[in-house]
Amino acid sequence: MHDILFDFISKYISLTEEEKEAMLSLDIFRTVKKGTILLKEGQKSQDVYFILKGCLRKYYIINGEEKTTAFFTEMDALTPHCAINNAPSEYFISCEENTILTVGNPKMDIEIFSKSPKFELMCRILSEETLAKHQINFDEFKTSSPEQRYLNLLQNRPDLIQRVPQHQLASFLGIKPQSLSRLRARILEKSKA
Amino acid sequence: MHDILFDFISKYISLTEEEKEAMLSLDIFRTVKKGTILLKEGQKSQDVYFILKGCLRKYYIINGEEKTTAFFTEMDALTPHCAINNAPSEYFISCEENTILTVGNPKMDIEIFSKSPKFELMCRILSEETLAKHQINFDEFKTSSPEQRYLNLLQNRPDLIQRVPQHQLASFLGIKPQSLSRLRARILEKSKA
DNA sequence: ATCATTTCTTCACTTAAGTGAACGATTTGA
DNA sequence: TCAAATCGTTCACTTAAGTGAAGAAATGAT
Repeated sequence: MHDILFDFISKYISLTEEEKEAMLSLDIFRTVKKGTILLKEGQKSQDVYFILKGCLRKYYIINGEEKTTAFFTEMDALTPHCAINNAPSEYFISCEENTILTVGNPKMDIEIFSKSPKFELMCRILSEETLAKHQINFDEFKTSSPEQRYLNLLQNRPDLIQRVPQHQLASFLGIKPQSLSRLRARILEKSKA
Repeated sequence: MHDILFDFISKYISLTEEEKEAMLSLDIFRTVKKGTILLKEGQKSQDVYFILKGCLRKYYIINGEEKTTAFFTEMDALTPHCAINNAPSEYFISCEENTILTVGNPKMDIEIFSKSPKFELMCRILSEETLAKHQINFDEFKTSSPEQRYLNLLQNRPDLIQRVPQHQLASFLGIKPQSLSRLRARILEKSKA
């Protein structure tokens, strides 16, 4: 389990054995059961996550309706907005599968950064990369119709379509479950013809 | 002009006079004429921008059609994707108003970071903040109808509606210019009733 | 194993966005 | 300054998404 994390880190910086030991001593690994709500609307939290195995979901409740805006799976980092601006969260984060993740917080960051400054380099690069990915994602979403978005998802994250319920997927695609049903039927119809 | 930049930086870190001098000696300020295309599809570039005054636009050309996905105005930073992954750009960046900006590149970053490590801290925080803002933005876009998105824009960036042509705005909202016209008429109709 | 709940699909109807065309109004530039 | 291009709006029509309801299928809990 630890190796998954260290393999990931090794893509950015190289750690000495002492540094690895130091990280492990922080006791950052957690297993979380499916159905657990890690963050609630209105709640404050400093926790940031990195997912080793499993799936988290971010959703809003708007007019009593769940609006799913993101799924986080293996090797995804999740820094809730409230951990940055220290304001109550506007959204929920729930655990959709039994999940193994690491939990971090600013205090740990400062401790780690002061011991090994290269972590700050990694965090900067990581967050620049994540930002870039996000922008591409956003652009793709904006420039596509719901049907194209579904087809893109089929290409880029086929696993999601298997592991996540349709109504959450629909919300994630910016449409209603009924529309997703229809759209899938439409695609099937086209592929037949 | 320099003060605008230093005021902005002072929100994150404090600079000595020597550090300010060092920055100015890098000759990073540029003025760019309206209509200039700063980055073309297929082009590689390492340049990153910070806008002091004016407006840049990011757009794709998909099936011969311009798709505007972002506007950048005062105090916005713009790091093109191609500057991060060193691949040809998938989009264009054009200058929509006569604009004053600073230009940076990785070589300068390394030079500055090694002289004053606190810049790395600023960049990390800045990119985390930008990421967080982006996510909120994306979430807002996903969870809204085109009409709500227009009303949100009216609230959050009213200047954009004035300074940018309608058809670019429509594309930015994910719809066609005709639909934006209609939608605006609809809103006007409602506000009368 | 059964019952209750949740999830997915289908249907008929409504609403809104896409499309292609037309028309002034504005802007641009030769 | 005048012609050409661009831009914004409107119209009629098409296509797709939203809505509310109903029922089948899958899931979970006891």
